[in-house]
Amino acid sequence: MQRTLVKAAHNSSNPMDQILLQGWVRTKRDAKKFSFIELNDGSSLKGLQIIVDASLADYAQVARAQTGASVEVNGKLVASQGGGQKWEVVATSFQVVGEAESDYPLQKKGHSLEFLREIAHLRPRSNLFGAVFRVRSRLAYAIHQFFQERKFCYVHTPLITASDCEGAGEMFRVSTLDPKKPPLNPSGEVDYAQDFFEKSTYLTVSGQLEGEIFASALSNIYTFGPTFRAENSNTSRHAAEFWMIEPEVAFCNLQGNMDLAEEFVKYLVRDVKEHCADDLEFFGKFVDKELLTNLDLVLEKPFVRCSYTEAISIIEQSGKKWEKPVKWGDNLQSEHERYLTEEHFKCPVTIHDYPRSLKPFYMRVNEGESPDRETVAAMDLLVPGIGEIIGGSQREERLEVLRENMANHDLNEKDYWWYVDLRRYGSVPHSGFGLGFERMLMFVTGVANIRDVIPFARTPGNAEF
RNA sequence: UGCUCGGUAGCUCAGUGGCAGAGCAGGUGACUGUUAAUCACUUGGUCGUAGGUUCGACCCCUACCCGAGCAGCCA
Repeated sequence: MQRTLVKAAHNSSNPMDQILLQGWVRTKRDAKKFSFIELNDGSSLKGLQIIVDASLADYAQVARAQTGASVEVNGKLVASQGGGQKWEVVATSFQVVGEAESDYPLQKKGHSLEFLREIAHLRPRSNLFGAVFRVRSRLAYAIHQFFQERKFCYVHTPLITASDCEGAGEMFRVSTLDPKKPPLNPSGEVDYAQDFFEKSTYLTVSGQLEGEIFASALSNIYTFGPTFRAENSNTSRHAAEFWMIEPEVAFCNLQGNMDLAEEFVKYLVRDVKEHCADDLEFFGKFVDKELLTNLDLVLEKPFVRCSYTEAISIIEQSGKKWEKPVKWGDNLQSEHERYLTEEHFKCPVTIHDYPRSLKPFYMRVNEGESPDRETVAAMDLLVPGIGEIIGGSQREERLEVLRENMANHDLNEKDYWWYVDLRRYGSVPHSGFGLGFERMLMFVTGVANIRDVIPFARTPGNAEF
């Protein structure tokens, strides 16, 4: 007898004489002559109601089938006599596979997200987290589908890297040296020449530089993998380990880059809406009442595009009182980004052409601007509720300008010799961006904390599971 | 890392300078085609930790630990 998933049972168009279900008990309601058991196997938000009649030989098993227990049920799929569901299962046999002890922490009532984080080994069995991780899986699939449909090549960039990718914050060191007595060089510092890779190595903060190499050969590529930042960030939208999607496109300028980003985000929203409708409806009910309306809005309207310079004057003319006032040349603060996307435009906004001094060495310097207001072809996509979800740019393809940038940023050309080489051999204009996978997932689910869209979140002081 | 708020039963929370509380979960029983079922009874506590003030501290003070929100950094 083959197992039927709860989702398939719900979708059945006919009653079934025989059905085998396996899963976990969500709740049990005992009557005198029978018991109702709600069984969930993670295949869908909705559980399936099982009726176990007291006359059944296995009825004694029901007493052991407490919330959280795993069970195996054979029975008939029949039209439900009660309201609330189309189908239910009348058991012909009922076995408890694994009992749940009475201190099973997941109850029928609501739990705080903070508490559920502490029981990350059990929270996937809750409605909310089951839904989150089903959507996470679909979103990952949709990402590959989007790029594969467009003939982008999936590139696996290294997780261990020697390049201290500029501007991306603190890195986790990768070393096999004995931390108690590491070898020292003559000047008394740790001698990483004796380390595993014979140089300092770190977990990657971005696959972009390697992505550019492959775009300079295969034209359209994307990466999709884990990324690590050792920043001591304690916010609802930062994690030490997260997944990032980084497309890189040869013969593409900033306009094309912004077009791709917008098409991409809309594609993902549309795909999840289509394939995770039940889960999204749940988020709309219990997480964010506006979610479905907001997602529709994303699909309907073109994203606003606004230059950094325009953004600054909008903020200046807003008449609002800012904690930190901005002038041209300053970084936009969270409060400003929130104002732009949530209040002023009320939709996703792409801010482009930022001051050169604010951005990393690899971004392309715009031509024909006054020397005190130089900009680079950078873009950030901001969405309501989360802020920056995409950061990208056209890359500097001109050898001399790149060298000048590196000098301005105190970078040693020798450390990036292969990156510079790309500008010496068949250099092309090219562009790319990074999309934070978890931030996108927060956006489509309405879940407000990044720790709640990662199965086992790594944040400062937290790596329990 | 800075600022702010919080930590009381398995969970969600109330509480007052003077006997430690409720709902849910667990247990027992009743009842009912139930839907977070219902009703009665019932088990369950180092009040984050360590000091201090006080006749007396869950409550007031100090330090520390942990969590959350916001900010910075970014995706």
